[in-house]
Amino acid sequence: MHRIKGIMARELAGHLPVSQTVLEDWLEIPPDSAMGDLALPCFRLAKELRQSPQAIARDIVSRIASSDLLQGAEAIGPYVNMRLRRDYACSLWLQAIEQDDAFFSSGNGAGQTVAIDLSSPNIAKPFGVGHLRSTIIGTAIANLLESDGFTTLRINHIGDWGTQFGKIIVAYHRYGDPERVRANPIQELNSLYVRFHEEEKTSPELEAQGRAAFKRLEDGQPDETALWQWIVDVSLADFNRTYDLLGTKFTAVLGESFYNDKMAAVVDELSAKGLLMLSEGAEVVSLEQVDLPPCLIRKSDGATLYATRDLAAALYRHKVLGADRLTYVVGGEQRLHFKQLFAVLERMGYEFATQCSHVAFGMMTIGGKKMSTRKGHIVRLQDVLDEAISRARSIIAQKSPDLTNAEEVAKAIGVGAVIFNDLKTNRLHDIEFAMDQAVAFDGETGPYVQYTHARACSVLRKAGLLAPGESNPTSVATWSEVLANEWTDKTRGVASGEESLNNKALDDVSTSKAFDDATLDDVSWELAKQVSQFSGVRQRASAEADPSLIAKQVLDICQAFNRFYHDCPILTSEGSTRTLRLALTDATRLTIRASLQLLGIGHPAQL
RNA sequence: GUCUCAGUAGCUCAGUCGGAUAGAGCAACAGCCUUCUAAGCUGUGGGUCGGGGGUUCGAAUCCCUCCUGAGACGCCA
Repeated sequence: MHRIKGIMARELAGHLPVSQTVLEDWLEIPPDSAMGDLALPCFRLAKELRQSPQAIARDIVSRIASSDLLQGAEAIGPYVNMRLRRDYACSLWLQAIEQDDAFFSSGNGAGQTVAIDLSSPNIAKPFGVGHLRSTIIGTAIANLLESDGFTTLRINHIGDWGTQFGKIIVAYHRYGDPERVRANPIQELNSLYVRFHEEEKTSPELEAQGRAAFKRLEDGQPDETALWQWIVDVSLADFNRTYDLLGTKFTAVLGESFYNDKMAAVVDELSAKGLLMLSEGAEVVSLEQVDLPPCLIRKSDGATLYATRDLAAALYRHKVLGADRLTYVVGGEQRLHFKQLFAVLERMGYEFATQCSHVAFGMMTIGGKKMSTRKGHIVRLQDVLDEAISRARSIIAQKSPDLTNAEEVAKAIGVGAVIFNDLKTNRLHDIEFAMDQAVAFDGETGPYVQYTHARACSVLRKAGLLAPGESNPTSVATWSEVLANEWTDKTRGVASGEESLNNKALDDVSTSKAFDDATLDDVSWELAKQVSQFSGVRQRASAEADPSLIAKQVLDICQAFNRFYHDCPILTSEGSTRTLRLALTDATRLTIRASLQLLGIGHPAQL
């Protein structure tokens, strides 16, 4: 309902003792489109007007009966149900889409920089489907923020430091085979780690050995450092293959080890600000005043902890990288940690602490259990992607044997299926991983959306508006001009500015034969309305850091388009009907395209 | 034990800043390809919105309580 809601609210505000903004908030879309396009429930007006909601509704209907915006309004009980002038709304929307008149983007975040912490896998461990969530949710949120004008810093905070590296080093020395590790680094290193943990149960002295090895690494002993560096390198090389496939891009890849030399300064600063206190031999920052447990800064043996490291990282992002806001896309199990982290920043006197947020998400489980790298109880993302791509490949071979870039498309579809499956459900609850569901192509899936996009491209291609293999980022024809020519210039004048709304111009439009209900039949109109919702949904998705809103909206758009495609012949229709249907097809294509881009999914022009 | 999050159709989930008859997809069954891509479209069946109280014109939505599941709760990250 791009802009229309606001215009209608302004008109209603002229008749009621309520502001335009409030009315815009009250206006809703009726549950059944047979009831109308917009509805105003009148319950909340009853008190102030001292009338029954039903009477108020009847009164409002009589006042707006002659509205330029409406073809009709009726009171059904306490609701005012309004039927929009389809020609007016549709022209407005098509023009907005063509000119990106705040339809696909905004400037809300202009001049601001936000750092997004995403993905953050652990070195020497497999990149599981659990890490997928952070990577793709984080990417989608970054895309959304960019569409709002923010500058984004996408930061991959790699887990490359900690006592477990001592264990891996010991394990490598005990049973590692350099050749085998080189051939298959992650899997081999992880199985060494798993084996170490099993042996640790019967040989407790191993733990001390691990700690000692990590101490040598911290002290910069050349042997341990070289081995660690090698492990980091081979792991990153492996992760990068997955990132390439997913299309994930980072502004910076900064491991935990990057902050080793920045820890002392943090401790000093805390100390200088008088925030550190001794407790049970450790140094902590008390957070009693905000009702949180204390934040551990330094262990009793003097070593720092991950909270210290995260503080160093937060300050680095703010001071050095220039981030005004920090967003952490990390699993919900770390809620408390981030609350503490932000609270400490606040106590340190940093105003940007209020601009920090933790975007939490549920765990990915298998058989109802948490995935565990230690037990080797994990699904490798690479395996899931491979499976999805291979299924896509065989469907393409069967349905589109002539496709020239079949392999490229298979990748886009397979990866798109996996990403969309995760993004459409961005709730906090845990996700039970099921291969068949993750790589499904039917129903509410990524491939369904991609298929619909390709269908729209195909129509436009056959109309001579798109070149083979292409899906242009902008309108492929200047629809508003075409429409204006066919629907008289007055339509255009009205559509381009709500200020120019007046009865005369609209009367002229309504007498124009080029545009009537037969042209904008129910199915076409339903599609137009769904497409028009995109701008509002995009805004909300960005503000709430919730990509699933985009996924759900694009599914509704696809469903409306596929019905339209089925019921309304496009290429074989004539005159203004054909023009309008092509315009709707192009608007749909652009909106699906933008949605897929925001979600970080490919949009092939042909499947 | 304390705190946080979740509980909606057989399955996976929307709807949760209170609004009209609680919606999709999958699975099942029945239809639709001489016509723009059938990865599609149409239809049928399927519900104590975890239980119980309360708040009001109105509750899946807000409050209280109980049940169930998951997670967090100081020297791991």
